[in-house]
Amino acid sequence: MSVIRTEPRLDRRTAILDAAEEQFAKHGYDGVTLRAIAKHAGVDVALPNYYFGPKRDLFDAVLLRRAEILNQARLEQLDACLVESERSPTVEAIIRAYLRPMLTGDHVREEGWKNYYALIAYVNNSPEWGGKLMTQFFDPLIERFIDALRLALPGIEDRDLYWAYHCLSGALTLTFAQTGRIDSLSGGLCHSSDLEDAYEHMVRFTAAGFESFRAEASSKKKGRP
Amino acid sequence: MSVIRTEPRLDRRTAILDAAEEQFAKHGYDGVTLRAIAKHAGVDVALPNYYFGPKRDLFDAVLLRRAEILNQARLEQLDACLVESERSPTVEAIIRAYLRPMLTGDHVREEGWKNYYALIAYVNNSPEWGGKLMTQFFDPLIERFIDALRLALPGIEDRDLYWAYHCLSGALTLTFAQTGRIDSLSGGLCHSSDLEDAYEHMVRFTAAGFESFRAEASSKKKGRP
DNA sequence: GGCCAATTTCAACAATTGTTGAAAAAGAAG
DNA sequence: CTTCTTTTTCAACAATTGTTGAAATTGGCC
Repeated sequence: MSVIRTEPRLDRRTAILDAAEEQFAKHGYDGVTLRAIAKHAGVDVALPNYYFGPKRDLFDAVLLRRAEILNQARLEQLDACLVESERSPTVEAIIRAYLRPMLTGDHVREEGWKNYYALIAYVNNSPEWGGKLMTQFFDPLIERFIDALRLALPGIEDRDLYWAYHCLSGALTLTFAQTGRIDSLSGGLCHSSDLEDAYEHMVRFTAAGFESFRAEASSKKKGRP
Repeated sequence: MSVIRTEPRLDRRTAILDAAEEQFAKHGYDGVTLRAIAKHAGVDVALPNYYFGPKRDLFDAVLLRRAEILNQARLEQLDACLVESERSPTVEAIIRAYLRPMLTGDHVREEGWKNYYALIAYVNNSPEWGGKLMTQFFDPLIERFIDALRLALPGIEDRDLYWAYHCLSGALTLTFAQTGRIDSLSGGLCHSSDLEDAYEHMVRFTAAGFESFRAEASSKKKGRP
């Protein structure tokens, strides 16, 4: 009987990362104590420090762990989308490439990914770290998507493009925060937890939003008719 | 010489609320100490507790103070929009009624309002309080806007409508978080602090998003062509 | 077994947390 | 002035924070 023996070192490490991920996502950076993390991970209080150094470094480690995986998955989707369309992708296809990795495979099944996305939502909206950390971990990839969108919307002005992405990012962020607000607002008609439903609606909504900035002769100014 | 003599009691109260508003907005609930608030307000550590009770009650007091003012302003805009259009408003007009109060008058000039909106952004994306607090403070008014949007988009399905509002809320939230991320992402082309610019882009983007859910014969299902 | 390094535990640290009760000061009213 | 209430200060509280260094344990290798 060949028991799979994962090294205890890695077990503890990932247990700490998992616990930290969950706690940070739920209560924010300052709302979490190392003792709470240690307790959830089933380890001693001093162990997080032994592996990751000070609290802040643990936070970064949590953020970094899945960022690379997510970026990789997104990049593959984008490349596939570009190849498939012979470099003439539709806006909708690009948005789907951007969002789909978050709703397929392990990302939907594993609790860890759910926590991670909630954490990203927290970071993205944090005035303290939003600018810095999101830029650091995700913006290089975002540039690729911006380029693709520019391809799909020839003649669009860059300022419009960036603001449109900003709107997409905001909608996505709020979705993954999973606050349950839409549940009560809609009287139980919609559910924060139904990511599939959220996905389809976000795609449609934001695709139309991007399209609205297509370069056209008129309607560039803001005045109402 | 008639010096305006505001009652010191109110001065201290509002000084505490202002300081708390700023600190909570910048660092979140747990990232702020009562001592930091007291110091910024220029009062003793014990005074916040004297006026507002425990820390959590102070937080609620901060949230409540401007919520009523904002809701009132939004309601006026919505009513004016409905009257002006003889109950056939456009989607864009409704969205403008929803967003405009945040960009006119004191709301743009006063630092306090800026902090308040950043705080709302924090709350709206908080898994801990997002559902509860936003519902409590804002959802009664949101229902009015939902009704107006239903009027402007006859035949739209309610589920689509709520998800569309969700997207709008997310974009708005990220805008007011003012993280500076779009500044670096766009290479200085756009600025988080340029709320006028953000406003016009959000209106256009989200109006198109809502319109995309207009009841139509086809394209109800999600499959790609 | 013994040896060495990596890992884990334990206890304690200084600093900081929210909160409180009593004392002090300020204001109002007579 | 005196008297009473409201407001403000002060000092202290128990609890909790992140972090650390030394001791204890474990694991691999000879």
